[in-house]
Amino acid sequence: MHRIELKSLLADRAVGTPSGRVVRALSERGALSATQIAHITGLAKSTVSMTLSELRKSGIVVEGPSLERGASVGRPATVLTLNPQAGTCVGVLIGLGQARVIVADVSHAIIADTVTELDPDFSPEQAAEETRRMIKQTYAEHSMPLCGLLGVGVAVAGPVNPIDGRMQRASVVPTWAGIDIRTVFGPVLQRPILVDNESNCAALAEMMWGAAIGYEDFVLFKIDMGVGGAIVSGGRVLTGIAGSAGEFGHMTVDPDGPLCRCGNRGCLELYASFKTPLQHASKRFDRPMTMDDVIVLAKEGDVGCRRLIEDTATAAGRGLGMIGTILNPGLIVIGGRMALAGDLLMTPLAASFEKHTLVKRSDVSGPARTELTIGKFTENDSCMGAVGLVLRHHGRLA
Amino acid sequence: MHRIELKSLLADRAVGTPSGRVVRALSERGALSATQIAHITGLAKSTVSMTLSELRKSGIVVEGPSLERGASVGRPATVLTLNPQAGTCVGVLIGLGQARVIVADVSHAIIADTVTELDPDFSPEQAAEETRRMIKQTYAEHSMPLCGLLGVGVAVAGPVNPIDGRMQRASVVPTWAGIDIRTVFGPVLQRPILVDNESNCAALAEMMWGAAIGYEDFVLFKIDMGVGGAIVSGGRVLTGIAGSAGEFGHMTVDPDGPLCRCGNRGCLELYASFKTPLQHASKRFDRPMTMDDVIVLAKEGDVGCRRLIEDTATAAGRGLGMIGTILNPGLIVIGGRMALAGDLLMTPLAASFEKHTLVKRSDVSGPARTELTIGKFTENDSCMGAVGLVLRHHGRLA
DNA sequence: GCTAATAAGTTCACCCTAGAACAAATAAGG
DNA sequence: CCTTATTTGTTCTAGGGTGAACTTATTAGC
Repeated sequence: MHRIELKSLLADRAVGTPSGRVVRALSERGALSATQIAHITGLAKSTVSMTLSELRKSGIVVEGPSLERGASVGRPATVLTLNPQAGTCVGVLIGLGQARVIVADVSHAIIADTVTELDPDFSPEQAAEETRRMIKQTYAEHSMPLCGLLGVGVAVAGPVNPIDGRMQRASVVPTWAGIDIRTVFGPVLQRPILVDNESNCAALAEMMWGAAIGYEDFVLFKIDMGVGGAIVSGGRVLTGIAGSAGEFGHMTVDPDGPLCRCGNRGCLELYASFKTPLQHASKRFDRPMTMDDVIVLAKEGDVGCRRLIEDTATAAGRGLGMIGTILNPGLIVIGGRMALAGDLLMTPLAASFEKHTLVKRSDVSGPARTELTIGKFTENDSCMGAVGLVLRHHGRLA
Repeated sequence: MHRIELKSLLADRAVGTPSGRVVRALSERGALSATQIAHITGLAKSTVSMTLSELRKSGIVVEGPSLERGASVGRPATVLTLNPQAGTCVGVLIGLGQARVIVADVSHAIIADTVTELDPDFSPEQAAEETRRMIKQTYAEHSMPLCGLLGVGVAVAGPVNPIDGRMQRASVVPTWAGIDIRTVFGPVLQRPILVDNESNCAALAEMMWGAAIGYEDFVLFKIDMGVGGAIVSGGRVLTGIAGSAGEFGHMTVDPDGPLCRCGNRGCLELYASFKTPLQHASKRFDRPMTMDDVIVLAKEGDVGCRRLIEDTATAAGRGLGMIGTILNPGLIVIGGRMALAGDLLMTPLAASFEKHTLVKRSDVSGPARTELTIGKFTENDSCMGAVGLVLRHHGRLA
């Protein structure tokens, strides 16, 4: 029997076949037992068994590290993953003046994580070229074959249409507006390119490996130097018709408020991000302060810094309250570096959310309540999510 | 061969079988050709052909009225529907001081539409009893067998959890809070009960028969004496963890604004509903005015009435702008009786939406734009949607 | 009015999936 | 230490869905 190629099993035409479905499930989830695969794919366990024995014979599926004993009776499950040598994926984050590249294999093992500084106003072509360089170097350093690279996921700051890869206005670098990421990166990287918004990628990371595992419906709310987020419905990250779904930072809070970089007035981002508080802190301490500085000082008991965090939380909670009213999600994950403040942020945030949202905690019983939790990822969420784009959406790969 | 029962094909256990999938598709869509069924169910057309010939033999599926010639080449499709005599469904709207009952058969033909006034503060038990009476009477008048009734869909004003049927606070009649609709109506009607919010039902109606046919993702925004709405994502009406998703009327517009009946301050409903304008109009004309009166006068050129509509539209547009920013839907359907104002409403509404939303029309090309349109249903939308609940969700029927 | 093009619907043999029965591997309990 | 309960994973056959080829029904064009 001639060798089965992983790529062909990830192609669109194999969507319906058992092999395709099993491989897809493993690619999306990482490590699974045969029973779990049967449950997820909806195939009978007999079919899964036969399919797996073939996939194991051809080396596409391997036995993974046996999971910690789950304290349950019955025969322990053998954990399976895709063969790490069968393929690799790259996640790229194109952010404010920096590019980040994470390399992982199809068994969900992270192989490398690199960050490079870029010119403040770099062009898309520069970004693509730099990405190519970083990928090439990383693969060389780990003596991995570049031909194993299945696809590249790109997370960009600002709205982007994942279908056509086109950037919207209001992106990090205004000159990127209208640029088609796929057209720019595709020819340079010579691989299928999957693009999505930074926050949407972060949500994907939380869903695949973070605080939202097992949730089909949740909201990610990101508080950092800006405010953003993502909406996950039915296990699907909502992109919106133009790719701008989840842009919580640009909800109008005060139509007569100050101008925002997006062109509207009084956006939530102007009140609930940590940009303005940082300016106040820098003035007060007479030196440039970072978000981490303020959080550390607040945890040490500095009342001024505590108040800055509280005020931000209160403003964010108002926006979050509206999101709760509109979407009534089962889970809200707080992301962004602001989440590092922990309870200092979450306590006033939860209070403000409760005040402004429609259904109060006391109105409903436990399972119908909206949970608020801190995300697992705060720093590399978007880039991990970009990896997830490839692992989840390779159906769209050529 | 013994007769196949429609009910058993609609049961959960038949979800996977071809017969079940074909019947389900027909029940959801009404009339379809064999090719369309194959496309929707994902089955091979050969399978559909064989399944249909069996279903036709057993009388569950019948040839429907041949659709108007579609001006396309090729053999014309034979249109199929479920046998109207195989089953009927009832949609009930429990609204402000009135109950409405619509009876339809499984071929999507409407058989009857009845409205009854109720006491302003009727109890759930009264509503259930009245519903039973109306259903019984209607079936008698049309000499239809009550045993053919497959299920009853109930649309209620105010948040309700469709899973457990429990009403939330902030419902029409405050005393209904915490009531389990399914438990109250179930024993009285002796049929499977499906419950959802009024607005969610309206969205279902627009999706199945109205302005949102073919859309998997859209938003319904309802402007009437209150403001409400629904979010449809991936063909699924979002209910939220507690059933309050889509409650656009209670987004906080001004945290220091007047108290709302929901207990919060400055809700959108206080500015964007037609309740306050109606009070102004009544004072101005010194007689009780209805929404229709104001719309008629506005269309005749009365500048005061025009302004009332414009101001409402402007306020609504601000809320809608936020919805556009957060969800970036491909389509927004404007429902509620306010939509009867037509362009008098839509022009300022679209302008206000455009002003407050993130992605402007000029930012993106046609297919990525958010369309704004008036709903097909304005009056009986919710009750029709309640019928749709039964036609779509009978998988959940016992 | 004939042919070509297009699309809908049907037939049938073959492969493949599902279900049941069985085998294997562990925890709990006396 | 053996039995029971529980869960995982494999084997095998029957039945059923699929795809290819074919038939039927219509429009468009010459």
